[in-house]
Amino acid sequence: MTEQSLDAFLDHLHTKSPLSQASRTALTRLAASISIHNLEILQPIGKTCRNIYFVQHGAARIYYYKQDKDITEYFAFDHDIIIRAESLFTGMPSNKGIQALDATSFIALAADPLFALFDAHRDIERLFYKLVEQSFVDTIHRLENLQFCTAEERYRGLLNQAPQIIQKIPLKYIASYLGITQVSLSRIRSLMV
Amino acid sequence: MTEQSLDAFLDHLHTKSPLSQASRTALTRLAASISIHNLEILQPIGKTCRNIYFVQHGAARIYYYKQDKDITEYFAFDHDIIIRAESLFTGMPSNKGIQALDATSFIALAADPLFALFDAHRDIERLFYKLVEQSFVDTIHRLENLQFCTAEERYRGLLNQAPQIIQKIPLKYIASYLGITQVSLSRIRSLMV
DNA sequence: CACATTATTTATCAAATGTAAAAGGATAAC
DNA sequence: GTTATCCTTTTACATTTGATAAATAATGTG
Repeated sequence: MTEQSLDAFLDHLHTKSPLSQASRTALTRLAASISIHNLEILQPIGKTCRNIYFVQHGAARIYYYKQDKDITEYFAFDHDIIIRAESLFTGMPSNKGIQALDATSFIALAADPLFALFDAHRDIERLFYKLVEQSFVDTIHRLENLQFCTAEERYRGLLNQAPQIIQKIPLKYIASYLGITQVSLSRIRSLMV
Repeated sequence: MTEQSLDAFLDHLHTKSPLSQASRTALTRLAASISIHNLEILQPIGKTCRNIYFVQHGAARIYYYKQDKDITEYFAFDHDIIIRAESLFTGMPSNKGIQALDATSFIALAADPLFALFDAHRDIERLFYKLVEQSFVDTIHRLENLQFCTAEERYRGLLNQAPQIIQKIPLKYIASYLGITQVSLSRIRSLMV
């Protein structure tokens, strides 16, 4: 990873919650960069989540299988965080995996060394929980969305919120993210203006 | 509030994340007890969420209106936390309210004084984020549930997870929590063994 | 207890979505 | 360029769910 791209990443984090120079240095020591190809698996299903990832450039998804059906739970684009929180916070193996949906570079922070910094670097702890808060709020909004919006409303909402999604992401992944089949999504698209 | 019930509450919190005696004392000074009747509103729709509540004894729900339809987003029973996180963490007014579904006593912690304790009482900050983590994980599980389980599966899941719910909570609230109409829930129940 | 109110169930029909299979399109591999 | 593979759309039909209204049951109030 170039110094420069890591600096840009830390600048981005700094906008979420302020980081001291010492904390930046500590995070620099921890951060690793990983680049993988389109469709390659960053984390396989079944492993306990012990990393916090950020998409540096590209696209990725969290996915799992329900009765042989491939379901996308989350999309991440440039700068987005990727954590399988239900595994990271419980220590249980995750039934979810992480897959690139494009040639993608990630920044990885190993969870245990990161958590070990919390005692000495309170700003890092606060940054981390600021990111968790944001993910939590996003998840609540998705829940409301699934609870009482129609499939078409959900699709329109997604287009609105992440217009780039339609350019790069195969529809089959989008359909399961919206909680519908691809046939149904295709139908909705054909009926939309 | 009796000393005893507050102590029991703090003991409960302590099992989530350890609290020093000094932190228990600080929380004791903050904690208020509120008792309201069945169906009474604890927090109205439209106010920004500046409190963290716990159900001491009883039942409550978070609800909102979507196109005049009353939707239950969350149920809380004894010991459960109630926060409208999307308001608490963003400072935006909440479009959700909190209502008792039984004669219910709550413990209330005002958010700002609570957050002000974080600097001096790191264990309180960590406890709070432990509770947030748990709520986040619960929300992720509900999301998975809504994303690709049938209405009947969701109903069975809820019965399994919170059997007491069926005793005290009117079906109309349960239906919207599951993302279906009461008619549909009634139909599902009649077809179940 | 009788009444009014609210909650739940049932019935009917319409709309939305799922399933399966086939037909086109696009893309990648050779 | 041709073939093979994967992705998307379309079609037909079955199932689920929603909307509305009416009937029944349960609850609260005087």
